[in-house]
Amino acid sequence: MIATSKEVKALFPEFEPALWASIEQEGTLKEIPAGNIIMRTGQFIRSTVLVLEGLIKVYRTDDDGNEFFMYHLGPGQACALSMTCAIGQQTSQISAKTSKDSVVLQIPIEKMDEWMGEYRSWYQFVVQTYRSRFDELLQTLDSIAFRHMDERIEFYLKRHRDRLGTHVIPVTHQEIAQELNSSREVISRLLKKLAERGKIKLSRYHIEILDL
Amino acid sequence: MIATSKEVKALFPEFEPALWASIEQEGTLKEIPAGNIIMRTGQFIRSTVLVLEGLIKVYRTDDDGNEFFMYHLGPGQACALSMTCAIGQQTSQISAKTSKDSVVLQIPIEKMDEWMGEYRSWYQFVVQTYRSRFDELLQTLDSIAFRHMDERIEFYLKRHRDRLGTHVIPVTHQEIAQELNSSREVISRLLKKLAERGKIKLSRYHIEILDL
DNA sequence: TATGTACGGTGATTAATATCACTCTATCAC
DNA sequence: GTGATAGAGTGATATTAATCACCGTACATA
Repeated sequence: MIATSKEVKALFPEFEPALWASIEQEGTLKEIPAGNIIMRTGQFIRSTVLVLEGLIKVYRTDDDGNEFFMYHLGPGQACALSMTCAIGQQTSQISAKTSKDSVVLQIPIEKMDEWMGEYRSWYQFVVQTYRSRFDELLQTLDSIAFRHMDERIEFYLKRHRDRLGTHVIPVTHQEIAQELNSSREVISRLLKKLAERGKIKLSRYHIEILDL
Repeated sequence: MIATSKEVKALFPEFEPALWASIEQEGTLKEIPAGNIIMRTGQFIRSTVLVLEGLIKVYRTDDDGNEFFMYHLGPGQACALSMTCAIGQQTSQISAKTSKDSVVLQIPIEKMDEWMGEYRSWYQFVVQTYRSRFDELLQTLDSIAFRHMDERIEFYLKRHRDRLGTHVIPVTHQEIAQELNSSREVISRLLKKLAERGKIKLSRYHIEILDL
């Protein structure tokens, strides 16, 4: 837990020392390999999650199993929805899965409430989390409401670049199609056009961003 | 203020008496006629709003001035975004306007923070507000991500019916088109099909819901 | 009464996206 | 090496939605 302790302090420097201690005491460390579903629509939520390492994809599913991409959670972030389920036993309306091997701290939902009153930095963190998730969701809404598919692909790639911190996005056309609720052929054709315009470089299994 | 006091207690019965008193003391009553913009994208937020009467439309605008409908706020509800702007002077990412003549209570943003620690019922209300706005936004996202325009119109009409508590929705085709980011002609044609299937009845200036 | 205007209907055309059918290729298991 | 499989390319076609052009009607008001 010593390594974790350092990580928590580095990732959440704004927390007060007493809160760091509480987190260490109450949090359960979980290592989750890439590709694992950690939350599913309709499930009851018993804990909230602080991300220490890795990357988590938050998405919405339809009846046909499409995984509509909403946003990512990275180190130093938390799931806003799991924080609002504290009151009453409410179920999740979203799903989440690890995009990379990840390390998270699970915090029992009861602590959420306790800490809200006890630690001002926790309160601020929660409010900030709500706000930034809401904003990201608005970004997603914008792109789908106002933009055509080619622009949506660009937005999708940019988001991934910023999150992954690399210009090479490891993703298949099929995956993009599912996450934007389109079809592989459409995505392939539009990607080709982006490549022709010199914005990206296509390869099997990954896409390199040249100039977006 | 006596009338207001009664209204607050009726609309927010879960608040503790001391909180009612604080609200009466700190809140500013505003009567806002229908059609007024009360929040605009990019504006700084200095107060949060409790709706006492009327109906408020919350929407997102694009560069061309389209007003993409997100959800409604009715009596007993509050704007979630204005509650998260407490920390740091952040600007609104959404717009809101009165759909009906409305009465609201403005609460200075500083009180938000104070009351969070002071009144448990306020804390619960805020969290509940975050959650339900987030859920409504997810509903909106779903309909636009997974549904065709005809289904989106049905969803739009249902929402309005439930909010207005009436089967006659006072709305023009042009308005629906703007709020779903489509065009009047498309909406007119799809409405006609819904009417042919006996689901609605069309009239100038309003739509009657028969069977949705 | 005349007239301007907002609402709404509709045909024709175009654009965007989805679907279908098929091919090619790299990789992996055997 | 052989075959199975997943990823990706592409032409043809269908569907959905957007756009353009125009008309009719109700209503307000000058």
